[in-house]
Amino acid sequence: MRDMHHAEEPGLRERKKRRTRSALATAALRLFAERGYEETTIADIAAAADVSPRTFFSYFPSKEDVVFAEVDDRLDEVAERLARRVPGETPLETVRQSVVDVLETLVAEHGAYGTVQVRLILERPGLRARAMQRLTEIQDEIRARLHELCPDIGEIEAVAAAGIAVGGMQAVIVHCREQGYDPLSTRTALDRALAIVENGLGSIAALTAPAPPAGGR
Amino acid sequence: MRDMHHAEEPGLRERKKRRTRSALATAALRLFAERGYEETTIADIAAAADVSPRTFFSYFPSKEDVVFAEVDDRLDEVAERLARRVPGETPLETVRQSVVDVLETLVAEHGAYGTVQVRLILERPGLRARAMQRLTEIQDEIRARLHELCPDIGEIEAVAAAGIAVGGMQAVIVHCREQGYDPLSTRTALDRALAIVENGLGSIAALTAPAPPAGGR
DNA sequence: GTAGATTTCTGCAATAGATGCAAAAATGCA
DNA sequence: TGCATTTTTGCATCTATTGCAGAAATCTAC
Repeated sequence: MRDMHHAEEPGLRERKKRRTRSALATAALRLFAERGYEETTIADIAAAADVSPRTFFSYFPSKEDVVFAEVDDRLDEVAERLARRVPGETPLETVRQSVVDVLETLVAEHGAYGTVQVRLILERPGLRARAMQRLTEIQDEIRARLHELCPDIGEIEAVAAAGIAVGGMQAVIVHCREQGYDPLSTRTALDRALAIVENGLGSIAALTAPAPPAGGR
Repeated sequence: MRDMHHAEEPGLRERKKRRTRSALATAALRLFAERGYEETTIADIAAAADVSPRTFFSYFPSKEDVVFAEVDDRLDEVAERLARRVPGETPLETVRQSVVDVLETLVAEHGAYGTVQVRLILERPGLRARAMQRLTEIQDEIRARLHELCPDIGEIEAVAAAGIAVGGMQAVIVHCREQGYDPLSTRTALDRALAIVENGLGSIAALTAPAPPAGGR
């Protein structure tokens, strides 16, 4: 509250906090990668970061959260980008861009431990669930954005649109990661999914075919 | 209630197990409703069901799971229905019916504690995450069903379709519950969402309008 | 009905995540 | 430097969860 004269002066206290937070996150990810998630205790992480175990919890509310430390930072960036209005773009375009942004961010290999995070999230049900939760938050942001972009849209339309977009993209992303798709193939798959999101399941020829004959062709 | 000792004789052991499982679930839900989730310990539940605390874990892998005991049973039924082929129906119809089935099951007020379960799931992040997980499993079942119904469909198409359908429906359901929609309104909303799933976001007029009337409110 | 095999229940101990609290240490400021 | 504020820490505690081994209940064959 005090001095705001020189805009950016982190101050020792603040700088130290960030360093500690980062140290905890880095140590945690490294240990998770080395010994595995379950096999790493809070005590281990704290020790590796040179703080008391108790301190861990003043930086992260739970062991799971530390996995998302970096991811969250990325998502914050995306949220900003999402907020920037792009005039001349149709709302649909904006949503499309937002979703792709978010998901590509999640798929991208970030730092040295980016891969570990994704692997952990896909493997540990608890972490996977946590990730889902984040996605839900994002979904709601997109819904809100839709309302901003076109106040005319109905409540349900906005909710459904956000859910459809995020749900479809998420499914494809997870599928691609699990199947070991390379980035290019993933991108292609995402585009296909996006097309379905925009044109509806009705646009999938196979789905509108009369009835499934027992034979193939 | 009558006993025909022909083919199916549950046997005392089996009957007792079911009774215990049910007692645990019922006691748990009752206590959750009375004192709240966090405020109820495993010991409390076990005591109320007249078994040792240790026994709780031989029936449910975790405290969270007991909330889904009943829900899971319902979902199993739905899974069966989902498996039943309905000849002469278009795959799209089948998916549509499946999703609606699943979700209406979840929205329906089951037993005396049905409301409590839904409230808990919506409130406790942990439980909500757990619910998401179940939904993911269902999503995968739908995807598998799609492959069965039309072997011609592409991998990505199936994944995306399942994700879109479930994602869209889930978003609307949650929204309706949170906003306190009555069953009828919820049903209407679901239908609207379903239409969007089938026809795509492109079918929402407001979304394809040129650009947000810049500045205007 | 009883003995022996099988399954379930229970008590006990231990691990680990999470939280509240108050003293100790670090940092900011006059 | 000395006081105010913030962070860190140690400690106690609670609770979920798991492994283990003996006790109790149920089932099967005789």
